[in-house]
Amino acid sequence: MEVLSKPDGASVATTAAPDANRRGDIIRAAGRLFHQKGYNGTTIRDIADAVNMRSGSPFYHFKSKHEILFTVTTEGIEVMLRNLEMVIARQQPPRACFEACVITHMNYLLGPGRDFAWVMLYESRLLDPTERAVVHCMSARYEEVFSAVLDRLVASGDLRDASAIARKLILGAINWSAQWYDENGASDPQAIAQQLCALVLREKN
Amino acid sequence: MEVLSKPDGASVATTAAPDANRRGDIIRAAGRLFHQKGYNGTTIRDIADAVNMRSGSPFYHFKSKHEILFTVTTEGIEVMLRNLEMVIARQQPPRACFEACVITHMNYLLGPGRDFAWVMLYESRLLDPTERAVVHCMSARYEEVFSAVLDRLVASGDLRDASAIARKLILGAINWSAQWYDENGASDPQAIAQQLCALVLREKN
DNA sequence: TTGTCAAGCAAGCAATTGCTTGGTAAATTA
DNA sequence: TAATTTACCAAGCAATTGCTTGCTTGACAA
Repeated sequence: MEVLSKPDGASVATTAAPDANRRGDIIRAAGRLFHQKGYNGTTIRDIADAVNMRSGSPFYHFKSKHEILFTVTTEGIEVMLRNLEMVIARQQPPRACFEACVITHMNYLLGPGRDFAWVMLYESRLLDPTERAVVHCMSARYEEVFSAVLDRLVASGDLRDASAIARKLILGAINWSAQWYDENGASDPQAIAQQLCALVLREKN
Repeated sequence: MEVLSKPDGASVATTAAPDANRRGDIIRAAGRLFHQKGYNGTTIRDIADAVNMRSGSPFYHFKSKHEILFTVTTEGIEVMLRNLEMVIARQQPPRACFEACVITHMNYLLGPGRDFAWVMLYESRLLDPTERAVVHCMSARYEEVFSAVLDRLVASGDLRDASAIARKLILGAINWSAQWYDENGASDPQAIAQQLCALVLREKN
């Protein structure tokens, strides 16, 4: 038996992972790389390198590169939707509810979920139609829930218009922040969220 | 002379272009394809096909694929900046000036400049640092000019806040419209622009 | 001890990629 | 008419791509 033989120095420790979740490592690394260089600009070898694997090994966990993109994308939108629903469950008055929604959205978008959210917003269009339909369905659900929050704002007189276009414009201002936000900059996600509220909401009496 | 000989069916008319500007054809086709499939998802062969060339021919007009991206990008931002300055030269009162700026911006972003603007907004980050610096410089100039428009709005009492963040949020709402605008949909760029004005400006009188 | 399994490696294949080269027909200029 | 230039093609090269295959290793179970 060749148990002790090491044919060459390249054979590294196979049990390098104390934490068992290598699949999670892959989607986190993929998220970061897709964010940095785009889906098509990132190779399987990039991802494998980032988690100290050889280029064929990710295919043990995912059946294709596309499936990695799909997993990263849905991870992003799922967390956002869950967060939103948790905030709404608090049953605050309209204005406070809206502010909390925006803060939560931005905290994830600019914080721990940066990569996932980015990939969802900007790379999911590269999925094939079937997969994209799933993602689209989930973001439609997000918008639907968000829409109800806006409706209550109109009812309470804090917002003039909750039409589909107004909704898209507000969500646009929020989502675009991922483009310019600088985590070393002066303002944090919460401050930006509050600025947005001040921009679109009526002045408090 | 072999004027009339056609050695094989593949030899197509070499002088197929009545309009001489094949370079322009390439950047328009590249813009469209970069918009559809992203920079890295588009091959030189895709671009060449779109303008009825063979895969090596675009390199007669551009020294690299990167240079095509750079050209498409700067085309986008240059036009937008020129448009903005033309609007401002009209010297309208603050509110009318702002509305005109937004309408002009959106008319280009969602109309004839769709592809160029999109590439500028979403693909220019794939340029190398030197080229990206040029693009960044031009968009900074755009924001600077736009900022002056916002300052006048604050002075006239039509806007509460013209801070850097407020500016980014407003421009974000505008630019994000490229993501969801449907040219077959109910509302046109001008209507969307007016909705945005209604959203961020104080009510008249 | 023996067998099974999760996890990953080493090697490489077929296709695709950006780009180069040498040539050529037509238009333009001298 | 002769020389040059413009614009392009045909062919292909070297590198990279996503992915497959057969095998190894350590952990655990019977």
